[in-house]
Formats: sequence, structure tokens, C-alpha cells
Amino acid sequence: MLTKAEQTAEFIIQTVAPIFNKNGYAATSLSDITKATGLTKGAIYGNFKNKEELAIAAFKMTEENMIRRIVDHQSLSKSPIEKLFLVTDFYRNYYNYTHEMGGCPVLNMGVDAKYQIPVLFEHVQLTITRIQNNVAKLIDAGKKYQEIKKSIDSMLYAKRLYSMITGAIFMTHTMEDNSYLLETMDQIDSMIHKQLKR
Amino acid sequence: MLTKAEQTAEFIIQTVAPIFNKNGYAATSLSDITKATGLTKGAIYGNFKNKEELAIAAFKMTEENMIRRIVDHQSLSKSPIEKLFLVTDFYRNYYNYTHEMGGCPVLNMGVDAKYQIPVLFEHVQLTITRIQNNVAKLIDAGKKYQEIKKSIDSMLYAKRLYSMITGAIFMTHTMEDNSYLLETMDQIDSMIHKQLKR
DNA sequence: GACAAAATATACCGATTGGTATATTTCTTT
DNA sequence: AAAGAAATATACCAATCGGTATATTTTGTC
Repeated sequence: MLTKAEQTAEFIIQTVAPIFNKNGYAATSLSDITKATGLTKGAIYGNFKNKEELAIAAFKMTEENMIRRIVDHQSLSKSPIEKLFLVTDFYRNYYNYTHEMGGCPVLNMGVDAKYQIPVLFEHVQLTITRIQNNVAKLIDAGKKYQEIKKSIDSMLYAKRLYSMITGAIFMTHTMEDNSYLLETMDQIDSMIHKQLKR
Repeated sequence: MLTKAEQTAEFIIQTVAPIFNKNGYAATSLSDITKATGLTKGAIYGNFKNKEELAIAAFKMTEENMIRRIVDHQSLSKSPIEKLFLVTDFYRNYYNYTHEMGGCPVLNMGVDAKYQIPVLFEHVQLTITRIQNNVAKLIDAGKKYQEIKKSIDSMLYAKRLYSMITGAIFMTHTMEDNSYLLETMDQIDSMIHKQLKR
């Protein structure tokens, strides 16, 4: 059972995560936080050491939700190559998924935290590594299951795919045009068929 | 001849542009600006209406330099398709080019300005449109010069290429690994050869 | 080199910043 | 329900924020 403080901490994180994600760290003030939560500074600082710790907790929570969603979505199929297609399928809905939370947390915080909050920036790097590793493992599994060419460099393609995906996310959010994301996912599916598939 | 004020304005912009680019708008304070320039608020506000106008002027200057560089680099060849290869060639040096100014201004300001400085955000969108149009025109010219397949959708490919490039820029800067950029440019070159070339 | 105009510096403004010490309330346990 | 502990609110802090009015300096012109 969660203590009262744990519940409050969770509530604060949930409430504040999209604000940090939208506005960035510096542009999110303590008064933004108290206003959004309806709580006072006493409650905030009773549960978090400072603004930075809260921002990090918020990112970690958002990030873990996201990774869980990606991985969960993959369980719709047993075939590794089909799981790859489920990755692109996940990102086809990504604009919709991230729109209300103010954009992609990896992208936003990767840019925002770089010269401001080194610890948070490292978490972003770690998240990217985790997603790439997930894709690389799918490719490896695909090779084992004879669905993907043995000659393929798994990590190289994982990086290529995620790099393309991130570019599409940026473009979609910045140009407010979902076709970048949809188009790129088609392009990646085509790559899987033509270059990866055995 | 430039007046004293025009010289000062230019100097302020030059000095302040990388700071805004690195830290973002909210995290760049007037005292950062006076410290970096060695000037006082009097001089800053004598030349710019407010912080926002200065940030916009700084972005525009950076952006125009960048576009000029891209276009200038293309003049190394007369052939449209070769000009396309010169675009990827330009971005092969982009990490080096943007490192000291604290990353890609389009990427950074696209993320930073979105929910903070709408006018600046519109400038980012405009910059993206300009670059995409430049690429699309190269593809069109390539079709006219019989170097590129007539069936190619110029704008679609321009968007694809720039989306991939932006993704690679983000990944290179965030993972501090230039291979994303180099790898993506190889991949694009290969796309030009295999998909665009006649 | 004097004089006007332009440019820059100084000094200040109220508002807000992140953070803290303490008072008060709420919860848990008996 | 009383008492102690945990959680939250209140009130305050110095520092900094963006911005401005005015004083001072620098500049260009005659």
C-alpha cells in the first residue's frame, strides 16, 4: 500500500511531467507547478529535494511508460520481423500519443537538458540506448528465426531506424504535419522488406 | 557605412546567438547577455526592443548564414544531382560546423520556441520550408536535366531527405557520436543512386 | 574644438525566482 | 478520542528576473 506521501509524489509527477516536457526545465517555474497541482511549495519540497529532482523523476516516469508501451505493443506478434513492423506501427500513432503531453520527451529533453541539466541529459541518452537495443535485439532474433538476413548489422540498422524515426517525430511536431511520421514509417517498412528480409 | 548602433547591434547578435542556441530562450538571462557582450542593459535595450526581439534577430542571422552556406556549397557543381550529393556533403561537416554554436539552430529552436515564442517558432518552420524547397528544386532540375527519374515526387523526397537529416543531427548531438550523421549521409547518397537516378 | 545628437551606462523598479523554516493540518496508531 | 508522527500550508528569504527612466559618455558635423 502506498503512503500518503507516495501518492502525492506520484500525483505531482503525473501532473508536472507534461509541463516540463512542453515548456522545458528553465521555463517551468515552481509557481507553474503549484498552480497545476493545486499544492503548495511545502508539499512539493516535502516530496522532492528540488526542482531538478522533480524534473528528472517526471522524465523517468514518462520514459518508462513509453518504453513499456513500445514493448507491450510488440507482444501482439511472436515473429521478430512482425515485431519490427509493430514498432513502426507504434510510431504511426506517436503524434496522437505525444501531442497532449507536448511532444516527444526524448526529443524535447535531449535538446533542453543538454546544456542545462546534465543528469537528466544522461537519462535521455540511456533511453535512446534502450530503444535502440530493443530494436537491435529484434533484428538479432529475426536472424535466428531465419526471417532476416544473417549479413545484416543489427546495431547499425537499429540506429538507422531510430534516427529516421526521431527525425520524423521532430518534423511532424515542428511542421504540425503527421505525414512525416506516416511517410517515414512506410519508408522503414519498405526498408525492412527490401533490405532486412531474407 | 554602418552607424555605431548598427555595428553594436550586429556585435550583440553575433555574440548572443550561440548562447540562445545552447541554453534556449528562457534559460538565457539578460545578465548572461550583458556579461557575454561586456555591454550594459542600456546598450542592449537601445538596440533591441526586448529579449524576444533579440532572440529572433539572433536566430534569423544564424539561419541565414546557414542557408547561405548550404546554397554556396552547391555551386561547386553545375549538375543538379551532383548538387544533391553536395547537400549530403555539407551535412557531413555539420557536427563540426554546429558544435561550437551549441547544436543545430533549427532543431534547438524548433523544440525550444514551440510553446514559448510563437513568432520565433514560425521562423523555424519557414527555415525548414526553405531548405526543403531548395532540395525539391534540385530534384526538379535533375528531372529536367534527365539525371533523375521523371516519376519521382520531388517534394516527397525533399521531405524524406530533410527528415532523415534532422534525425541524424539530433542523434549525433544527443549521443555525441558523429557516425549517425555520416552513416545517414551515406544512406541518403545510396538512396539517390538507387531510387532517384535515371 | 564646440555643439547637438546618438549611443551607452547607471541606478532603479516591481515582480518573480527557487528554496527554507516554521506553523498547521491530516493521518495513523493506540 | 488522544497523542505522536507524517504531510502539507504559510510566511518569508535573498537573489535574480526583464525592463525603464535618466544621467553620462561617445560620436559625427560644422
